[in-house]
Amino acid sequence: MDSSITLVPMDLEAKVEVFKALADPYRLEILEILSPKIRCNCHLQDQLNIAPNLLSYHLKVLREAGLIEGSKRGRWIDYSLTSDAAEMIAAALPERLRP
Amino acid sequence: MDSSITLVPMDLEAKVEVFKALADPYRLEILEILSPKIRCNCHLQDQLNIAPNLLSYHLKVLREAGLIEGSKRGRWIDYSLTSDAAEMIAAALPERLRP
DNA sequence: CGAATACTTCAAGAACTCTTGACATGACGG
DNA sequence: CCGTCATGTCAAGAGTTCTTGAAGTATTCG
Repeated sequence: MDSSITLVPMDLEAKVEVFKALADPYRLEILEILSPKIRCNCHLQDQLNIAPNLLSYHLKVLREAGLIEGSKRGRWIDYSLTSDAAEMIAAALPERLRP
Repeated sequence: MDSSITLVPMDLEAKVEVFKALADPYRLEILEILSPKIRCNCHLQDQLNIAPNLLSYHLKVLREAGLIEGSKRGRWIDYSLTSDAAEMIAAALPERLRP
């Protein structure tokens, strides 16, 4: 019933890490692809048309920033946005810039 | 009367530019200082304790990303967030990540 | 005017990030 | 098992971005 969200405070370096993760065209596309749906790594690769090791690198940056998580399914890994990705971004933004 | 906002579409490179601008500790601090108030360049300099030419460089990055604007007042420049900074950030974020 | 102040620009180097190719791991299927 | 497929790691180089110091432009003040 309370629509205002209490944001967990983040330190400056953690905020910067979130925006660095967002500041790359491949990574932004990955997040856009994952935005509506969980997708396996292989699907991302088809969509982005990128070397597998490069995709792996960008997924790692997003994982380390806490924005996505992977879950293993046999030979594949399904990636999805983390449940608190949106909240982290909100917490990283200066107050007046939170949409 | 309509609380939902219609976001202006941005191309990928423009989105990346916004996040690159946010992805630096000095620039994030500048935005936090400007978040409640318009402040002159000199005030930012006292708060950040940074070389004047370096501050100038970071302000330029933020200006070019469209997040802040400066208005000259004699020898000083007052900086403030642009009126559409928050909207630009929202438009740059993948749908499910908009806070 | 000339000095001082507020800020910007430039060029060079340091530091970081991205991309590549080569190799490693681990799961499944034959 | 052995090969293959999906993915990951590593090291080196290319490319960007940040930082520094020195010089440049405006504006005010004496």
